[in-house]
Amino acid sequence: MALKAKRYTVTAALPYTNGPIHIGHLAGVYVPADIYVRYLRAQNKDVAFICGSDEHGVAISIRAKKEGVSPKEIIDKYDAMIRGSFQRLGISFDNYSRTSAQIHHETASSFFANMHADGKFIEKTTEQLYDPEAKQYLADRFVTGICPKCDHPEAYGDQCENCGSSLNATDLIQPKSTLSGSAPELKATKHWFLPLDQYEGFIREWILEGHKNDWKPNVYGQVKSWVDDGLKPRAVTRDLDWGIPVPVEGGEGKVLYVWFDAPIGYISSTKEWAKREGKDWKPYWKDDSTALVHFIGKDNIVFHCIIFPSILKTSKEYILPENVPANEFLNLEGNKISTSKNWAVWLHEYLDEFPGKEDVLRYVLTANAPETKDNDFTWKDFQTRNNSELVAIFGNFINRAVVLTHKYYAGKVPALGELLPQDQAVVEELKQFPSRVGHSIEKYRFREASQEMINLARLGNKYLADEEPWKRIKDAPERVPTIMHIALQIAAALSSISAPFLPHSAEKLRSILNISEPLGWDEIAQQTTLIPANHSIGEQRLLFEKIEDDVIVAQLEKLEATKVANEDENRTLPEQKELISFEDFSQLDLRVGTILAAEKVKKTKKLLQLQVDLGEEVRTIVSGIAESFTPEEVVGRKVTVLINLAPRTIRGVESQGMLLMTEDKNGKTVMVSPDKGAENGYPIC
RNA sequence: CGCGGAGUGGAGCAGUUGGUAGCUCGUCGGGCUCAUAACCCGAAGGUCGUAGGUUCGAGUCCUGCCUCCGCUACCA
Repeated sequence: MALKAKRYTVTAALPYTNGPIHIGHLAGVYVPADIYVRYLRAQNKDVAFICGSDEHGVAISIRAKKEGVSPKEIIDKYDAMIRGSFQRLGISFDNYSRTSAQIHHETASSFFANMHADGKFIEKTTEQLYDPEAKQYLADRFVTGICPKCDHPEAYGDQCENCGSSLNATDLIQPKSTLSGSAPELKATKHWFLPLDQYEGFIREWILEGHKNDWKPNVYGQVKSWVDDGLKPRAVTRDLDWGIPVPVEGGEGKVLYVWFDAPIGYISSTKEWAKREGKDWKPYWKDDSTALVHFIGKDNIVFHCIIFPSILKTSKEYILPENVPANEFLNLEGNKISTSKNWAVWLHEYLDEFPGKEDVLRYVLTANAPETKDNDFTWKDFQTRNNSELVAIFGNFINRAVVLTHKYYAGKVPALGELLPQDQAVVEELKQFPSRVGHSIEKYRFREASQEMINLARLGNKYLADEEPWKRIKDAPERVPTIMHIALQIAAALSSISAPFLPHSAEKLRSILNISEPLGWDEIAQQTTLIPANHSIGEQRLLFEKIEDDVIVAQLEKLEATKVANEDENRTLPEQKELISFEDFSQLDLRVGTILAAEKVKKTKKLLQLQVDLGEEVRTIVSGIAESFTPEEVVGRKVTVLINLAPRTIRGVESQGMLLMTEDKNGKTVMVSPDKGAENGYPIC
């Protein structure tokens, strides 16, 4: 096999501790990384499998403020949850650290200090908006104000949604902080920038020229688009109080930007591991004979392929990743997985609800992994893959072999006799599996690899079906020992070949076969006999269980229920607004109207362009109801129209009024319609 | 509208550098009965979104168009 490196440093993206782990994380990063690492270990490679919690960043400090607790409480809660569920699933990290650990603070600090000392940063002082009440600098999104271009009153700091122009927060007229509502002041603040533009040539040469063929197209394509756009200096520090303090003069009150410190967490975690194991961490990061592999999701490509390598490159000592096999995203039942919408299968819940089925989840996520494009996880597919692949093909083959061995030979492996051509063919094919599966794994094609593994069980089933030992025992009993011997060798091979994918089941299988130490893949590729004649196998047990429909239905109902519950929760009725006078009210000119015609506004999802009959005139009104109504069903409906609202052009169409609408709890728009008998154009008062 | 991804037999997906279209599930037929009603064999079913182009030859390269999905915007 073509594993050339002397040792491997394999990292899995650091999970962000503001929520639990869900199947999307697993399918994209942790399961493939674990398969890869377990495979390497099975080849007796020197591997460090490194991960940890990412515990800095503005999202955590905002969340802590909202919940009225300290950031530490947030990160402690999720760190414990995440590391516990990884362990139960069998993700075999050599070390799982956290970026709040002291060793990480030291490592990241010294990285920064060294780069600073070597002049790798540029310093820039800029004027930034500062919220004196909240006592913090405001990111662009946290500022609103009047757009200098179109006078829209609620433009964001980075962009005006009305005229579409992109803005600087400092351009806004009468800016307002969305945190406290107070008027922000301009304050000078100094930051350090990594001049990525200086590394453009390096990235171009290293990835665009050097890894054109061996990196995944999605990774290569994204890097290319970044580089082609031109890399720009990027701030490595922020004005925040949660994070690693900037360790140089002038850094008071500032922390390292989370994307700077997080990847360094891989190094800190490696150090932590080496210290505990009495090893030297340096070769794992600084020796050319080490292969560094980052497993990440597609959202992380730019950090792992451009920014972190540029940081590593500044020191000249560190090695660069050999590959960054980023996966796409996994959807759930057709919808995007969302933590905030609770649209997810949470790992800790799965583990509680499906005890002993850790491998089933691992398998399904591998067999349907989003390797080349976004994929969909459905419970139906979960059931099918379990029942027709794990149970019917893999588990059933093992069961057949074991039951027959107990029946005919009292649980002892019979001796191999003379090999007929068909036996020889199966034996030869069996020997190819280690390299077939290994080759796929080395190419990061885990889906393909998992199918090859199942094909090995298929080979076993076919062999039994072809040779029919249950018939031969009657008409040619001398054949049966050989047949069963070979079938058992296939079972034994499966106990090793399946181990990276299904570690718990592989162990169970070894115990069924009474194999104490895992078989080496080389052995499987070379030897005909893996468990010798007269070896006593263990008791027959089922490797996998069928999953019945009611279990799947329950999961679907649960998903639906949490979704609905969430919607309800998010739909608390707003409080009553301030009292207004009758004069205020009478300024609104509300009229009865009838929709005469409707068509979708091109290239929009939500907008309908309506012609509304208001008695003496017909007006064009653009309304955001296309997701709830088709143009056809809306024609002829009576509606309530606010006609003296200042006209506004939306998507190139001038809208001369507004329809009154409400929403039901599912977010579906409902019309507020006049009763029968109401006449077009008549005022509503 | 901008960016990204995708359109391959009923469903879900492979198709790596262009060379007669594959896999899993499902369906139908058959075999087998050791096995968790599981296993094995066979068949039906695709003009590879569409229109052009390059080529001896394109699912695979180029151009236009259509549709879908995600992010983003629009919701007066």
